Order: sequence, then structure tokens, then C-alpha cells
Amino acid sequence: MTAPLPNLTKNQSLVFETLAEAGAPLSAYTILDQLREHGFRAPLQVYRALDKLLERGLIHRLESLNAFVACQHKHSHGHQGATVFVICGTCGDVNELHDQVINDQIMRRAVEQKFQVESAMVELRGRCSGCAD
Amino acid sequence: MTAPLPNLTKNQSLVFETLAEAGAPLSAYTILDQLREHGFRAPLQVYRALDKLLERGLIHRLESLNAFVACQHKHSHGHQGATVFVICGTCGDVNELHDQVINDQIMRRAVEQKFQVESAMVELRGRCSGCAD
DNA sequence: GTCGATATGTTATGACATTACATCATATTT
DNA sequence: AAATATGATGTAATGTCATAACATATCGAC
Repeated sequence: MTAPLPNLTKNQSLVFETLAEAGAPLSAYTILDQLREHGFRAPLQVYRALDKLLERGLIHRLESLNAFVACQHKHSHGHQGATVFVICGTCGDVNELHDQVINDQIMRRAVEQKFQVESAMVELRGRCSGCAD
Repeated sequence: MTAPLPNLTKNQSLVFETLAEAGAPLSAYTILDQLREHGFRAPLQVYRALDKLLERGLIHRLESLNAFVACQHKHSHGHQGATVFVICGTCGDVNELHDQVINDQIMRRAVEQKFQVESAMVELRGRCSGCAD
């Protein structure tokens, strides 16, 4: 069942490594700037790699930040359902969690409406414990 | 035209009416185009009005669409917590709902992490019953 | 009327993302 | 081997979303 996924291409690897090493959300243009020394010249080189990485679940897009992060859960490709992102607006730290209660309730409400969920996003903005007043 | 709400300025009323009549998400620039005949000339006129309307809870921002919708719940200004948006990618229809279970669970998880939630977004993308295969 | 706060008008710029087209690499078919 | 198909890449141009900076106007409190 677990057929090994094909290797990442050079550009995909570069983009993924950049995100993984940052350990924080980066915009596509920030990634571009960091990869200029590796020959990147245009936004599309980044966006194309990001698209493939998103497809494979290796990274996530933070809609409220227009930014991308490496997935924190190494073996979560099988994970179905919503990912909850907890985003500190002060230090920029992002935590990713998967919550079964939220997930189940989302699906319950969707079924009520006969709505077929293709993707679900939950993003919390606020202050982490380290940045509290 | 429905009657403008009290305490809204002229620009705020125009923007709100545009959204309310559309009954669907509009981008700031779409609103701008629709209000050119009323004297709007620049994006900032729209964004400033949108900011005030967001503050008052009369409209919502859909992060995954970079668009705005009038709040569907006329008397929900006191409503605390997450709003769930159910967005059909085919017909563009958007439904807004408030779910106490999701809300409570979000707050429970936030408290666990000592995270102070300032805002929460939940957006479901998929297909509505009318657009199902 | 003066002052302070808020709203508005305008230009320019910054930030995020895609279209369109050309080229290159690799694998499969004939 | 040549032809073909597919996917990745390179590049320029453009499209879309949002804010900075500065000037002017409106309105209420005093």
C-alpha cells in the first residue's frame, strides 16, 4: 500500500528545505529571495514547487497570512480533515494541531447541508503564552 | 436599497449596501468598480469602509477568497467566537453558521496552550448540494 | 470659533499570484 | 533511432490584492 512517493525535483526540494529550516511561515517571495543564490529568478519557480508540495501534503498554506509552512507532523499524510493553525501575531510562531472533535463537528454540519467538503481550514490568531501581556 | 444602518458614514453605507445586495462575496476592487458611479476613485476608499464594517461585525472577510460578505445574521453582533463559512467552489455560494461545539472546542484547545484568541476563522471549501456531481 | 478626532480624497507603491509562451529532460511507443 | 508524450523549468509580462504617505474636509466638544 505504501508505495514510495516519487522523489522531489530539485526546485521542490529547495523550496521544501527552505520552509523546513525556517520552521515558520514564509511568503512565496521570501522563499524566492532566499533561493536566488541557487538560481531562482521568478515567482513562478516558487509557486510551482509550492503547488506540488501542497498536493503531497508536505506543506500547508496559511490563508490568513498568505504564507506557507512545512507540515509539522511527519507522518500525517493519511490524516483526514481539518488542520488547526494557532498563529501568534506577535512572535509569528505557528502551531499545527489536528482535533477530532472539531473535525467531527465540521463533518456533521457539512452532512446536514449535504455539502461535500474538499478542504477545511481553521486558523486562530492571537497571542501565544510567551507573548501574553 | 435597504435603509442604511445608523451611524454609518456615507462611504461605509455605500460599501455595506453593495455587499448586502450582492448576497455573495465581493473583492474590494469589485466593490470599487460598482461604486465608481457614486464617486469612488481609489481602493483605499473601499478598504477604509471595509475596516470599519469589519470592526462592527456587519461584514466578514473570507480569507481563502480575499473577499468580503455581508453578515447573514442580522442580530449577531453580540455573537462571540468563530464563524464557520461554507463555500461552494462551483457556484460561489457562501453560507455562514455559528457552531457552539466548534467554538467551545477551539477555546478549550486555546486555553490548553494558554493562547489568547483574538480571532478565529473556519472555512470549508467544497461543493454545495446544488452543485454535487 | 478653536481644537481634536474622525472621515475622506488622491497618488504612489508594495505584496501576492497567474497567464502565456518557450525550452529542456525523460520515458514510452513505433 | 526517431517520434511522441509528459512533466519540469525558465522568463517576461501582467493581473490582483492591500497599504503608505500626505492633503483636505467634516463634525462635535469645549
